[in-house]
Amino acid sequence: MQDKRSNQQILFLTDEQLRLGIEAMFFAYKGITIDPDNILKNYSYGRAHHRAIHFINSYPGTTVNNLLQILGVKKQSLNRVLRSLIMDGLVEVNIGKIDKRQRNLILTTKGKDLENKLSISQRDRMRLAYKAAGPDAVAGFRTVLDYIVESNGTEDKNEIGLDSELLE
Amino acid sequence: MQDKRSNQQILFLTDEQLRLGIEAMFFAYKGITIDPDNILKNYSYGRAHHRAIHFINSYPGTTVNNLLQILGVKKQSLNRVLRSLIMDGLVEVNIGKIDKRQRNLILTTKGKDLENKLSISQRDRMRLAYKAAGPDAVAGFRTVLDYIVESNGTEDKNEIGLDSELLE
DNA sequence: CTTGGAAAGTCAATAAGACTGACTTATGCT
DNA sequence: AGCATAAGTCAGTCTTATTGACTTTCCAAG
Repeated sequence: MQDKRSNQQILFLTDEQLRLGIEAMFFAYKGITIDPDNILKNYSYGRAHHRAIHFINSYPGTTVNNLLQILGVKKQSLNRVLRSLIMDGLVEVNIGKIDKRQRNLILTTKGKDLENKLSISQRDRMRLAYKAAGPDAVAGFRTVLDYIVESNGTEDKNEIGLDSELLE
Repeated sequence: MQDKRSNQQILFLTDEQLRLGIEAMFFAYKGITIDPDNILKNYSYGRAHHRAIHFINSYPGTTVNNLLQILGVKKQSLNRVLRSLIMDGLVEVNIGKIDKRQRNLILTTKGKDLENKLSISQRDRMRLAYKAAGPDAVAGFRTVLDYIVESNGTEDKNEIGLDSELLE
C-alpha cells in the first residue's frame, strides 16, 4: 500500500491544520484592524465608518444600494454612519445623473485624507508581512483568500460596478 | 536603466495590491464567520460565545486571565459570555490545583458537540479553498498570515500555555 | 502571621453597531 | 395612473464591548 496516505494528509488538510488556519485568520484580521481602530477613536468613529470610507474610496460614485450589498448590512445601519460622514464633510452626495433616485457617494478631500491615514497604517503592516513572506507566499495568500471569498457564493461582491458613467 | 523597477513593483507591493489584499481579508473573514453565526442564532449565542468555545477547546484548562489575553477583551465582557456557557452546561470550571484562585476552563461533552458543529462548518469552507488553491498556495497563505500576526507584537498569543498540569 | 497584590466575579452605566418593522418621499417605468 | 424602486427616517431591541468601582478568595513576601 504505497498510497496509504489520504488526500487530506497529502494536502495537509488535517482538521488541526484547518483549525490553525482559521485561528490565524482571526488573529491576522485583528492585526490589520488595530491601527485603524485606534486612529478612529480620535474622530469618534468606529469600524463601520472605516468600512464605508474604504469602499466609497474604492468605488467612487457607488450608490447606497451598492454599498449595502458590499457591506452586507441593513440600510438603517449604514444610514447612521453615512449621515455622520456626510455632516462632517467627509462624504459628498450627488444625485444620480441617469436615475435621480440614486445617490452617488464620493469622498471629499477631507474624506480622502482620513482614508489615506487609515489605509497607510494597514498597508504598512501588510507590506512588512508581504516583504517578510516573499512573492510566492503572497501569491498563495491571495489565491487562498480568493477561493474563500468565492465560496461565499455570488451574492457578495456581485454587481459592485464602479458605474463611473454615473459620475459625470 | 535595467532595474528601473522599484522593489515594490518587483514584489507586487503596490498600494493597490496591498489594498486588494486587505479587502480580500475582509471578505474572507466574513466568509468563515457566516456559517457559525447562523448556527449560533439557534442557540441565542453570538460570535463572542463562539470565540470563547473555540479557544477553550484549543487550550483546555486555560484560565480566565489567559482567555482574556487571547481574546483581547475586558473581563466584564468575557464574564457575561462565560456565565451563560457555564449555566447552559457547555463549559466546566475547575479550581486550579496549583493556584486555587485560578479557574481552569474545559468544554463539557455538550460544549464539545457545539464546538464541533461550528468548526466543521468552518473547516469545510477552508478545506474547499485549500484544495482548490493547492499545497504551495496554502503554505504561502499561512506564511503571510503568520507574519501579520507576528507584527501584532508579542502582547498577543503570549503565554497562552496549555497548563495541562493544572488539569490533573 | 499580617499585609499587599493577584485572580476571579459582580453591579452599574454607557456606547457602537447591527437588527426588525413600519413608514415617507421622490422618482422611474409600464 | 399606479406599482416598484432608491433613499431616508423613527422607534425599539439585541449583542458586544467599554469604564469604573467593589468584593471575595487566595498566594506570597515581609
